[in-house]
Amino acid sequence: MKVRLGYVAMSTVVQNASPSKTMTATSFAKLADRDAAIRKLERIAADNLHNTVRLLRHNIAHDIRLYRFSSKLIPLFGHPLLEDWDPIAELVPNFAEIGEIVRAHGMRVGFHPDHFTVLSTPREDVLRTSVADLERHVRMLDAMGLGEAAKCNIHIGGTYGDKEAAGQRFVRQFLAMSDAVRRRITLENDDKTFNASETLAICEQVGVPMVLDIHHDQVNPSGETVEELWPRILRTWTDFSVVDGADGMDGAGGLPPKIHASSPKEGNNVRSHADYIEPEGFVEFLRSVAGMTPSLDVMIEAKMKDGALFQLMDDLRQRSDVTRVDQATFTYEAREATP
DNA sequence: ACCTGTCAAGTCTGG
DNA sequence: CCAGACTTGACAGGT
Repeated sequence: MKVRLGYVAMSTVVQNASPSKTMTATSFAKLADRDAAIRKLERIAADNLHNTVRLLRHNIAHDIRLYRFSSKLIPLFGHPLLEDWDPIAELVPNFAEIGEIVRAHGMRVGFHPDHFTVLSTPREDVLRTSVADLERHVRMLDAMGLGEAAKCNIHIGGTYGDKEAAGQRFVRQFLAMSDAVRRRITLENDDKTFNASETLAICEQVGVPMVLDIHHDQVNPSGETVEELWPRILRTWTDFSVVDGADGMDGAGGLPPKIHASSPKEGNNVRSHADYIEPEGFVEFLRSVAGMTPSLDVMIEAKMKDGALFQLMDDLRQRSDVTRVDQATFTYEAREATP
């Protein structure tokens, strides 16, 4: 099984390269010259996009071909104070530069809109802002010139005391969105509400791929093991995704499956992310799916970001079942330990 | 240069 | 019904 590792948004290795610089709504509102304030926002956005380019170059230099963009690339985009402001046209060259690098190197990229984007909500206003948020993310991917292999990953959302009703509401509200948005979505199992089998059932119902978060599955188990669920999860990728220009992976039959890996932080709060990845639990997962999975993409969700990715590769180097391909890719073959 | 408190968002819980 | 917790990176304002 070929395994590629990636990380989220910012680097702990490259300094002063934040792709998420912002301005608070409060301080924006205090500025007397609104035009100047908007120019400042656009300047910050251009800096964030430039830092994204720097991070992509860093990724290429270290063979990292999996990356999640910051959802805060454009500060206050979509905020009620800035309803008349649409900065994307202005920034198309900046977005296009990012897309060119992604395509030239066969990188797999995407977004993960914040938890405030929730399609299971019973509130009309929350649904409206959630759909608008997804549309903004899709417009940014379009501005990059990336095809539908570049996805926006979200959760099902809250349960509001009735998970069954919330799930049905999610399905109805999801299907009411445009095709263009729906084809850009993946769904992830949650650490509190919709577990892996519940999320999978909804993925199958609405026809989108499922991102399995193995830490969330441990914190919020579904009663079915990963081995039991994995064949169906794989099928969501072969049936509901297409390989296009934004993807450099081999083989037909859709995108390779993507998972999220993190380790719980020491202490009371089992849900928060540790600085690094514990290799034992991670390899245990690889072993359980290796026989069914030719290639797998893994987003490392750890406080130390790419630093945790490099540490994990170092930890794996000694193992007899791991063969290092490059700095962020290896092959895993389940084999019996020699006696 | 560094430290502390504040900011954003939606949901959920406790009172 | 309302205040606070949750989460996270970064701002904002102080020294």
